[in-house]
Amino acid sequence: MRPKNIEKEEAIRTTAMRIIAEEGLENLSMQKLAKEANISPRTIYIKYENKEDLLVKLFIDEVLASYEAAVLQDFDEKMSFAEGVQKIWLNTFHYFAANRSAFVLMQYGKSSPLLNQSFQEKNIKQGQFFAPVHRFLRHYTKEGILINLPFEVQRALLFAPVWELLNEYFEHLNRPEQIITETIILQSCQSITKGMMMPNH
Amino acid sequence: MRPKNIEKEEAIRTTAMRIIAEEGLENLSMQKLAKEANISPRTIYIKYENKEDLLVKLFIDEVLASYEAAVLQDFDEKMSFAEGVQKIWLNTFHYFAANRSAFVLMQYGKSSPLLNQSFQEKNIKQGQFFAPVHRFLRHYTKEGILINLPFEVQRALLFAPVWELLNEYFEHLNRPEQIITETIILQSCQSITKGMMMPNH
DNA sequence: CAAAAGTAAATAAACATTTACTTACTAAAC
DNA sequence: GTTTAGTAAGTAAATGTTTATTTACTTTTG
Repeated sequence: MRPKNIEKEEAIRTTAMRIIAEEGLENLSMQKLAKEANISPRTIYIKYENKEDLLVKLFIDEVLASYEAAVLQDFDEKMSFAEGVQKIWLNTFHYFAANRSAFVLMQYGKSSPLLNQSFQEKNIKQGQFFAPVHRFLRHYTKEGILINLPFEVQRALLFAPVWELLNEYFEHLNRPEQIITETIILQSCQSITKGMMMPNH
Repeated sequence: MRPKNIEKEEAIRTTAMRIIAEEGLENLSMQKLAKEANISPRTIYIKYENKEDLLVKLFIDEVLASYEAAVLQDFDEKMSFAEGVQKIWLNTFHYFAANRSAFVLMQYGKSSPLLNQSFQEKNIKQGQFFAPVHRFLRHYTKEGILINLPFEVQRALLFAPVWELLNEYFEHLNRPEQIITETIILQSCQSITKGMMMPNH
Protein backbone atom coordinates (compact mmCIF):
# COMPACT_ATOMS: atom_id res chain seq x y z
CA MET A 1 0.00 0.00 0.00
CA ARG A 2 1.31 3.39 -0.94
CA PRO A 3 1.95 5.43 2.22
CA LYS A 4 0.64 8.93 2.80
CA ASN A 5 2.93 11.73 1.84
CA ILE A 6 3.02 13.88 4.96
CA GLU A 7 4.63 16.72 3.03
CA LYS A 8 1.50 17.10 0.94
CA GLU A 9 -0.76 17.25 3.95
CA GLU A 10 1.59 19.83 5.41
CA ALA A 11 1.56 21.77 2.13
CA ILE A 12 -2.24 21.91 2.12
CA ARG A 13 -2.34 23.32 5.61
CA THR A 14 0.39 25.90 5.31
CA THR A 15 -0.78 27.04 1.87
CA ALA A 16 -4.36 27.37 3.08
CA MET A 17 -3.26 29.41 6.08
CA ARG A 18 -1.15 31.65 3.86
CA ILE A 19 -4.01 32.32 1.43
CA ILE A 20 -6.38 33.10 4.29
CA ALA A 21 -3.90 35.47 5.90
CA GLU A 22 -2.91 37.25 2.70
CA GLU A 23 -6.09 37.22 0.64
CA GLY A 24 -8.83 36.41 3.10
CA LEU A 25 -11.05 33.40 3.65
CA GLU A 26 -13.36 34.40 0.79
CA ASN A 27 -10.50 33.98 -1.66
CA LEU A 28 -9.64 30.45 -0.63
CA SER A 29 -10.93 28.01 -3.21
CA MET A 30 -10.14 24.33 -3.41
CA GLN A 31 -8.71 24.63 -6.92
CA LYS A 32 -6.58 27.63 -6.06
CA LEU A 33 -5.34 25.88 -2.93
CA ALA A 34 -4.43 22.77 -4.94
CA LYS A 35 -2.60 24.81 -7.56
CA GLU A 36 -0.58 26.82 -5.05
CA ALA A 37 0.26 23.72 -3.01
CA ASN A 38 1.35 21.96 -6.25
CA ILE A 39 -1.04 19.08 -5.84
CA SER A 40 -4.20 17.84 -7.51
CA PRO A 41 -7.58 18.99 -6.15
CA ARG A 42 -8.44 15.34 -5.58
CA THR A 43 -5.60 15.02 -3.08
CA ILE A 44 -7.31 17.47 -0.75
CA TYR A 45 -10.38 15.24 -0.81
CA ILE A 46 -8.30 12.24 0.23
CA LYS A 47 -7.30 14.06 3.39
CA TYR A 48 -10.46 16.05 4.02
CA GLU A 49 -14.10 15.20 3.44
CA ASN A 50 -14.93 18.57 1.89
CA LYS A 51 -14.17 22.25 2.19
CA GLU A 52 -16.09 22.64 5.42
CA ASP A 53 -14.18 19.74 6.96
CA LEU A 54 -10.90 21.30 5.86
CA LEU A 55 -11.72 24.70 7.33
CA VAL A 56 -13.02 23.31 10.60
CA LYS A 57 -9.97 21.07 11.07
CA LEU A 58 -7.67 23.92 10.11
CA PHE A 59 -9.41 26.17 12.59
CA ILE A 60 -9.33 23.69 15.43
CA ASP A 61 -5.90 22.14 14.93
CA GLU A 62 -3.88 25.05 13.57
CA VAL A 63 -5.55 27.88 15.43
CA LEU A 64 -7.44 26.90 18.57
CA ALA A 65 -5.15 24.16 19.79
CA SER A 66 -1.90 26.03 19.26
CA TYR A 67 -3.39 29.25 20.61
CA GLU A 68 -4.47 27.53 23.78
CA ALA A 69 -1.08 25.89 24.19
CA ALA A 70 0.65 29.23 23.62
CA VAL A 71 -1.58 31.11 26.04
CA LEU A 72 -1.07 28.66 28.89
CA GLN A 73 2.70 28.46 28.48
CA ASP A 74 4.39 29.23 31.81
CA PHE A 75 0.98 30.14 33.22
CA ASP A 76 0.33 28.82 36.69
CA GLU A 77 -2.97 29.02 38.54
CA LYS A 78 -1.04 29.79 41.70
CA MET A 79 0.33 33.05 40.31
CA SER A 80 -1.00 36.26 41.80
CA PHE A 81 -3.99 37.70 39.98
CA ALA A 82 -2.08 40.54 38.33
CA GLU A 83 0.82 38.25 37.43
CA GLY A 84 -1.43 35.58 35.90
CA VAL A 85 -3.42 38.04 33.82
CA GLN A 86 -0.21 39.64 32.60
CA LYS A 87 1.21 36.25 31.59
CA ILE A 88 -1.90 35.53 29.52
CA TRP A 89 -1.78 38.98 27.92
CA LEU A 90 1.88 38.63 26.95
CA ASN A 91 1.42 35.06 25.68
CA THR A 92 -1.57 36.11 23.57
CA PHE A 93 0.22 39.14 22.19
CA HIS A 94 3.45 37.34 21.32
CA TYR A 95 1.76 34.30 19.84
CA PHE A 96 -0.54 36.16 17.48
CA ALA A 97 1.95 38.90 16.62
CA ALA A 98 4.12 36.07 15.28
CA ASN A 99 1.22 34.11 13.72
CA ARG A 100 -0.86 36.52 11.72
CA SER A 101 -2.69 33.81 9.79
CA ALA A 102 -3.88 32.27 13.06
CA PHE A 103 -5.10 35.69 14.17
CA VAL A 104 -6.94 36.30 10.91
CA LEU A 105 -8.62 32.88 10.99
CA MET A 106 -9.57 33.43 14.63
CA GLN A 107 -11.25 36.70 13.65
CA TYR A 108 -13.11 34.91 10.87
CA GLY A 109 -14.19 32.35 13.42
CA LYS A 110 -16.11 35.07 15.20
CA SER A 111 -18.08 36.25 12.19
CA SER A 112 -18.36 33.29 9.79
CA PRO A 113 -21.41 31.16 10.66
CA LEU A 114 -19.56 28.03 9.53
CA LEU A 115 -16.57 28.49 11.78
CA ASN A 116 -18.61 30.05 14.55
CA GLN A 117 -20.71 26.90 14.70
CA SER A 118 -17.70 24.62 14.92
CA PHE A 119 -16.34 26.98 17.54
CA GLN A 120 -19.50 26.51 19.60
CA GLU A 121 -19.48 22.74 19.14
CA LYS A 122 -15.92 22.43 20.36
CA ASN A 123 -16.67 24.59 23.37
CA ILE A 124 -16.50 21.51 25.56
CA LYS A 125 -13.00 20.75 24.39
CA GLN A 126 -12.05 24.39 24.65
CA GLY A 127 -13.52 24.50 28.13
CA GLN A 128 -11.15 21.69 29.07
CA PHE A 129 -8.23 23.58 27.60
CA PHE A 130 -9.09 26.87 29.24
CA ALA A 131 -10.06 25.22 32.50
CA PRO A 132 -6.92 26.58 34.24
CA VAL A 133 -7.97 30.13 33.36
CA HIS A 134 -11.51 29.45 34.52
CA ARG A 135 -10.30 28.05 37.84
CA PHE A 136 -7.84 30.93 38.18
CA LEU A 137 -10.59 33.53 37.81
CA ARG A 138 -13.03 31.66 40.03
CA HIS A 139 -10.43 31.34 42.76
CA TYR A 140 -9.68 35.07 42.87
CA THR A 141 -13.39 35.87 42.70
CA LYS A 142 -14.01 33.72 45.79
CA GLU A 143 -11.05 35.35 47.52
CA GLY A 144 -12.72 38.72 46.99
CA ILE A 145 -9.82 40.03 44.90
CA LEU A 146 -11.51 39.96 41.49
CA ILE A 147 -14.90 41.68 41.19
CA ASN A 148 -17.79 39.24 41.16
CA LEU A 149 -19.20 38.94 37.63
CA PRO A 150 -20.16 35.95 35.44
CA PHE A 151 -17.12 34.13 34.06
CA GLU A 152 -17.94 35.09 30.47
CA VAL A 153 -18.09 38.76 31.46
CA GLN A 154 -14.81 38.60 33.35
CA ARG A 155 -13.18 36.95 30.36
CA ALA A 156 -14.58 39.57 27.98
CA LEU A 157 -13.43 42.50 30.11
CA LEU A 158 -10.00 41.08 30.89
CA PHE A 159 -9.00 39.81 27.46
CA ALA A 160 -11.00 41.59 24.73
CA PRO A 161 -8.67 44.62 24.82
CA VAL A 162 -5.57 42.60 23.95
CA TRP A 163 -7.34 41.37 20.79
CA GLU A 164 -8.18 44.90 19.79
CA LEU A 165 -4.58 45.95 20.44
CA LEU A 166 -3.43 43.11 18.17
CA ASN A 167 -5.69 44.47 15.44
CA GLU A 168 -4.08 47.84 15.95
CA TYR A 169 -0.64 46.18 15.95
CA PHE A 170 -1.20 44.60 12.53
CA GLU A 171 -2.65 47.79 11.10
CA HIS A 172 0.47 49.64 12.17
CA LEU A 173 2.77 47.09 10.55
CA ASN A 174 2.54 48.97 7.25
CA ARG A 175 3.07 52.35 8.87
CA PRO A 176 6.28 54.19 9.70
CA GLU A 177 6.09 53.51 13.42
CA GLN A 178 4.60 50.83 15.58
CA ILE A 179 2.67 52.21 18.54
CA ILE A 180 1.76 48.80 20.00
CA THR A 181 4.93 47.85 21.85
CA GLU A 182 5.43 45.45 24.72
CA THR A 183 5.57 48.44 27.09
CA ILE A 184 2.14 49.58 25.87
CA ILE A 185 0.77 46.05 26.30
CA LEU A 186 2.08 45.90 29.88
CA GLN A 187 0.65 49.32 30.74
CA SER A 188 -2.70 48.40 29.18
CA CYS A 189 -2.83 45.12 31.05
CA GLN A 190 -2.17 46.89 34.33
CA SER A 191 -5.01 49.37 33.72
CA ILE A 192 -7.49 46.63 32.93
CA THR A 193 -6.37 44.50 35.86
CA LYS A 194 -6.64 47.45 38.25
CA GLY A 195 -10.21 48.13 37.16
CA MET A 196 -11.22 44.51 37.66
CA MET A 197 -9.89 44.22 41.21
CA MET A 198 -11.90 44.97 44.33
CA PRO A 199 -10.91 48.19 46.12
CA ASN A 200 -8.04 47.82 48.63
CA HIS A 201 -6.19 45.14 46.69
CA MET B 1 -37.81 59.97 -18.01
CA ARG B 2 -38.84 57.13 -15.81
CA PRO B 3 -38.07 57.94 -12.18
CA LYS B 4 -36.17 55.68 -9.82
CA ASN B 5 -38.24 53.44 -7.64
CA ILE B 6 -36.95 54.14 -4.15
CA GLU B 7 -38.74 51.09 -2.80
CA LYS B 8 -36.51 48.86 -4.91
CA GLU B 9 -33.34 50.51 -3.64
CA GLU B 10 -34.68 50.09 -0.13
CA ALA B 11 -35.53 46.45 -0.83
CA ILE B 12 -31.98 45.76 -2.01
CA ARG B 13 -30.48 47.21 1.15
CA THR B 14 -32.78 45.63 3.69
CA THR B 15 -32.72 42.24 1.93
CA ALA B 16 -28.93 42.31 1.73
CA MET B 17 -28.64 43.14 5.42
CA ARG B 18 -31.05 40.36 6.30
CA ILE B 19 -29.14 37.75 4.30
CA ILE B 20 -25.84 38.84 5.85
CA ALA B 21 -27.26 38.72 9.36
CA GLU B 22 -29.03 35.39 8.92
CA GLU B 23 -26.78 33.46 6.55
CA GLY B 24 -23.48 35.31 6.60
CA LEU B 25 -21.65 37.46 4.09
CA GLU B 26 -20.35 34.41 2.23
CA ASN B 27 -23.90 33.42 1.34
CA LEU B 28 -24.85 36.75 -0.17
CA SER B 29 -24.87 36.44 -3.97
CA MET B 30 -26.21 39.01 -6.40
CA GLN B 31 -28.69 36.56 -7.90
CA LYS B 32 -29.96 35.39 -4.54
CA LEU B 33 -30.28 38.98 -3.41
CA ALA B 34 -32.25 39.89 -6.54
CA LYS B 35 -34.56 36.91 -6.15
CA GLU B 36 -35.30 37.58 -2.49
CA ALA B 37 -35.81 41.30 -3.12
CA ASN B 38 -38.16 40.45 -6.02
CA ILE B 39 -36.19 42.36 -8.62
CA SER B 40 -33.96 41.55 -11.58
CA PRO B 41 -30.20 41.20 -11.00
CA ARG B 42 -29.73 44.01 -13.53
CA THR B 43 -31.57 46.42 -11.24
CA ILE B 44 -28.86 46.07 -8.61
CA TYR B 45 -26.34 47.11 -11.25
CA ILE B 46 -28.34 50.26 -12.01
CA LYS B 47 -27.93 51.36 -8.42
CA TYR B 48 -24.49 49.92 -7.67
CA GLU B 49 -21.42 49.56 -9.85
CA ASN B 50 -20.70 46.01 -8.74
CA LYS B 51 -20.81 43.77 -5.70
CA GLU B 52 -17.87 45.46 -4.03
CA ASP B 53 -19.51 48.85 -4.46
CA LEU B 54 -22.73 47.50 -2.97
CA LEU B 55 -21.00 46.03 0.07
CA VAL B 56 -18.86 49.07 0.71
CA LYS B 57 -21.86 51.43 0.47
CA LEU B 58 -23.93 49.12 2.62
CA PHE B 59 -21.16 49.02 5.16
CA ILE B 60 -20.61 52.76 5.23
CA ASP B 61 -24.19 54.00 4.97
CA GLU B 62 -26.12 51.32 6.83
CA VAL B 63 -23.54 50.41 9.43
CA LEU B 64 -20.86 53.01 10.07
CA ALA B 65 -22.98 56.13 9.66
CA SER B 66 -25.91 54.94 11.73
CA TYR B 67 -23.61 53.43 14.33
CA GLU B 68 -21.78 56.72 14.72
CA ALA B 69 -25.04 58.65 14.95
CA ALA B 70 -26.36 56.20 17.54
CA VAL B 71 -23.18 56.30 19.60
CA LEU B 72 -23.06 60.07 19.80
CA GLN B 73 -26.73 60.48 20.72
CA ASP B 74 -27.04 62.55 23.89
CA PHE B 75 -23.26 62.42 24.26
CA ASP B 76 -21.68 65.70 25.23
CA GLU B 77 -17.94 66.38 25.38
CA LYS B 78 -18.53 68.36 28.56
CA MET B 79 -19.80 65.33 30.46
CA SER B 80 -17.57 63.99 33.20
CA PHE B 81 -15.20 61.27 32.04
CA ALA B 82 -17.10 58.42 33.70
CA GLU B 83 -20.44 59.79 32.51
CA GLY B 84 -19.29 60.21 28.91
CA VAL B 85 -17.78 56.74 28.68
CA GLN B 86 -20.93 55.25 30.16
CA LYS B 87 -23.11 57.07 27.62
CA ILE B 88 -21.04 55.64 24.75
CA TRP B 89 -21.19 52.15 26.25
CA LEU B 90 -24.95 52.25 26.64
CA ASN B 91 -25.49 53.76 23.20
CA THR B 92 -23.28 51.08 21.60
CA PHE B 93 -24.96 48.29 23.51
CA HIS B 94 -28.52 49.39 22.79
CA TYR B 95 -27.91 50.19 19.14
CA PHE B 96 -26.30 46.88 18.23
CA ALA B 97 -28.50 44.77 20.47
CA ALA B 98 -31.39 46.10 18.38
CA ASN B 99 -29.52 45.91 15.04
CA ARG B 100 -27.92 42.52 14.79
CA SER B 101 -27.26 42.76 11.06
CA ALA B 102 -25.27 45.96 11.60
CA PHE B 103 -23.27 44.18 14.29
CA VAL B 104 -22.59 41.18 12.07
CA LEU B 105 -21.49 43.34 9.14
CA MET B 106 -19.28 45.40 11.47
CA GLN B 107 -17.58 42.18 12.61
CA TYR B 108 -17.06 41.18 8.98
CA GLY B 109 -15.54 44.60 8.41
CA LYS B 110 -12.76 43.66 10.79
CA SER B 111 -11.79 40.41 9.08
CA SER B 112 -12.75 40.73 5.41
CA PRO B 113 -9.94 42.38 3.40
CA LEU B 114 -12.51 44.02 1.13
CA LEU B 115 -14.43 45.75 3.87
CA ASN B 116 -11.37 46.30 5.98
CA GLN B 117 -9.81 48.26 3.14
CA SER B 118 -12.83 50.47 2.67
CA PHE B 119 -12.89 50.88 6.42
CA GLN B 120 -9.32 52.18 6.29
CA GLU B 121 -10.04 54.46 3.35
CA LYS B 122 -12.99 56.05 5.08
CA ASN B 123 -11.01 56.57 8.25
CA ILE B 124 -10.86 60.27 7.49
CA LYS B 125 -14.63 60.49 7.38
CA GLN B 126 -14.92 58.31 10.45
CA GLY B 127 -12.34 60.49 12.16
CA GLN B 128 -14.64 63.44 11.55
CA PHE B 129 -17.56 61.53 12.96
CA PHE B 130 -15.73 60.34 16.02
CA ALA B 131 -13.97 63.66 16.54
CA PRO B 132 -16.10 64.43 19.62
CA VAL B 133 -14.90 61.20 21.23
CA HIS B 134 -11.31 61.96 20.26
CA ARG B 135 -11.52 65.46 21.75
CA PHE B 136 -13.25 64.08 24.82
CA LEU B 137 -10.45 61.59 25.50
CA ARG B 138 -7.70 64.11 24.72
CA HIS B 139 -9.23 66.65 27.08
CA TYR B 140 -9.32 64.27 30.04
CA THR B 141 -5.82 63.04 29.22
CA LYS B 142 -4.51 66.61 29.41
CA GLU B 143 -6.41 67.16 32.65
CA GLY B 144 -4.55 64.20 34.14
CA ILE B 145 -7.75 62.25 34.74
CA LEU B 146 -7.36 59.64 32.00
CA ILE B 147 -4.06 57.73 31.87
CA ASN B 148 -1.76 58.96 29.14
CA LEU B 149 -1.71 56.47 26.26
CA PRO B 150 -1.99 56.84 22.48
CA PHE B 151 -5.57 57.56 21.38
CA GLU B 152 -5.89 54.23 19.55
CA VAL B 153 -4.87 52.38 22.70
CA GLN B 154 -7.30 54.33 24.89
CA ARG B 155 -10.07 53.59 22.43
CA ALA B 156 -9.19 49.88 22.33
CA LEU B 157 -9.09 49.54 26.13
CA LEU B 158 -12.23 51.58 26.77
CA PHE B 159 -14.50 50.17 24.08
CA ALA B 160 -13.32 46.70 22.98
CA PRO B 161 -15.00 45.04 25.97
CA VAL B 162 -18.47 46.27 25.05
CA TRP B 163 -18.08 44.61 21.64
CA GLU B 164 -17.12 41.35 23.23
CA LEU B 165 -20.09 41.63 25.60
CA LEU B 166 -22.36 42.16 22.58
CA ASN B 167 -20.99 38.94 21.09
CA GLU B 168 -21.82 37.22 24.33
CA TYR B 169 -25.26 38.87 24.33
CA PHE B 170 -26.13 37.46 20.90
CA GLU B 171 -24.79 34.03 21.76
CA HIS B 172 -27.04 33.97 24.81
CA LEU B 173 -30.12 34.94 22.80
CA ASN B 174 -30.76 31.27 22.00
CA ARG B 175 -30.20 30.15 25.58
CA PRO B 176 -32.60 29.93 28.51
CA GLU B 177 -31.26 33.00 30.26
CA GLN B 178 -29.54 36.18 29.18
CA ILE B 179 -26.53 37.04 31.31
CA ILE B 180 -25.71 40.29 29.51
CA THR B 181 -28.15 42.73 31.07
CA GLU B 182 -27.99 46.50 31.32
CA THR B 183 -26.87 46.13 34.93
CA ILE B 184 -23.93 43.98 33.84
CA ILE B 185 -23.06 46.51 31.13
CA LEU B 186 -23.06 49.35 33.68
CA GLN B 187 -20.92 47.39 36.14
CA SER B 188 -18.49 46.41 33.39
CA CYS B 189 -18.23 49.98 32.17
CA GLN B 190 -17.43 51.18 35.68
CA SER B 191 -14.64 48.63 36.09
CA ILE B 192 -13.04 49.57 32.81
CA THR B 193 -13.37 53.29 33.49
CA LYS B 194 -11.86 52.91 36.97
CA GLY B 195 -8.82 51.14 35.56
CA MET B 196 -8.27 53.84 32.95
CA MET B 197 -8.32 56.74 35.39
CA MET B 198 -5.28 58.13 37.15
CA PRO B 199 -5.10 57.34 40.88
CA ASN B 200 -6.94 59.81 43.17
CA HIS B 201 -9.73 60.53 40.71
C1' DC C 1 -40.93 60.08 -28.39
C1' DA C 2 -36.76 60.31 -25.62
C1' DA C 3 -34.38 58.22 -22.07
C1' DA C 4 -33.62 56.11 -18.03
C1' DA C 5 -35.57 52.18 -15.11
C1' DG C 6 -36.38 47.78 -15.19
C1' DT C 7 -36.65 42.81 -16.85
C1' DA C 8 -35.63 37.84 -18.52
C1' DA C 9 -32.38 35.33 -20.30
C1' DA C 10 -27.72 34.66 -21.57
C1' DT C 11 -22.57 34.56 -20.83
C1' DA C 12 -18.22 33.27 -19.35
C1' DA C 13 -15.54 32.37 -15.50
C1' DA C 14 -14.98 30.13 -11.16
C1' DC C 15 -16.63 26.99 -7.97
C1' DA C 16 -16.72 22.36 -5.17
C1' DT C 17 -16.53 17.90 -6.14
C1' DT C 18 -16.02 13.45 -9.09
C1' DT C 19 -14.54 10.21 -12.62
C1' DA C 20 -11.34 7.39 -14.68
C1' DC C 21 -6.95 6.55 -14.46
C1' DT C 22 -1.75 6.00 -12.92
C1' DT C 23 1.81 5.62 -9.40
C1' DA C 24 4.20 3.78 -5.49
C1' DC C 25 4.51 0.93 -2.12
C1' DT C 26 3.55 -3.60 0.92
C1' DA C 27 3.48 -8.19 1.47
C1' DA C 28 2.37 -12.70 0.07
C1' DA C 29 3.69 -16.28 -3.50
C1' DC C 30 6.95 -18.50 -5.82
C1' DG D 1 15.55 -12.89 -3.70
C1' DT D 2 12.62 -11.92 -7.33
C1' DT D 3 7.94 -11.52 -8.97
C1' DT D 4 3.40 -10.11 -8.67
C1' DA D 5 -1.21 -8.93 -6.92
C1' DG D 6 -3.58 -5.70 -4.15
C1' DT D 7 -4.52 -1.21 -2.46
C1' DA D 8 -4.46 3.37 -1.08
C1' DA D 9 -2.28 7.78 -2.69
C1' DG D 10 -2.19 10.67 -6.11
C1' DT D 11 -3.23 12.89 -10.77
C1' DA D 12 -5.44 15.29 -15.00
C1' DA D 13 -9.38 16.34 -16.79
C1' DA D 14 -14.19 16.66 -16.58
C1' DT D 15 -18.71 17.44 -14.19
C1' DG D 16 -22.64 20.16 -13.15
C1' DT D 17 -23.65 24.14 -10.55
C1' DT D 18 -23.26 28.81 -9.06
C1' DT D 19 -21.15 33.00 -9.57
C1' DA D 20 -20.85 38.16 -11.08
C1' DT D 21 -22.01 40.61 -14.81
C1' DT D 22 -24.06 41.77 -19.61
C1' DT D 23 -27.06 41.75 -23.61
C1' DA D 24 -31.14 42.66 -25.85
C1' DC D 25 -35.37 43.92 -24.96
C1' DT D 26 -39.74 46.18 -22.52
C1' DT D 27 -41.90 49.48 -19.46
C1' DT D 28 -42.78 53.81 -17.49
C1' DT D 29 -43.02 58.55 -17.21
C1' DG D 30 -41.54 63.66 -18.24
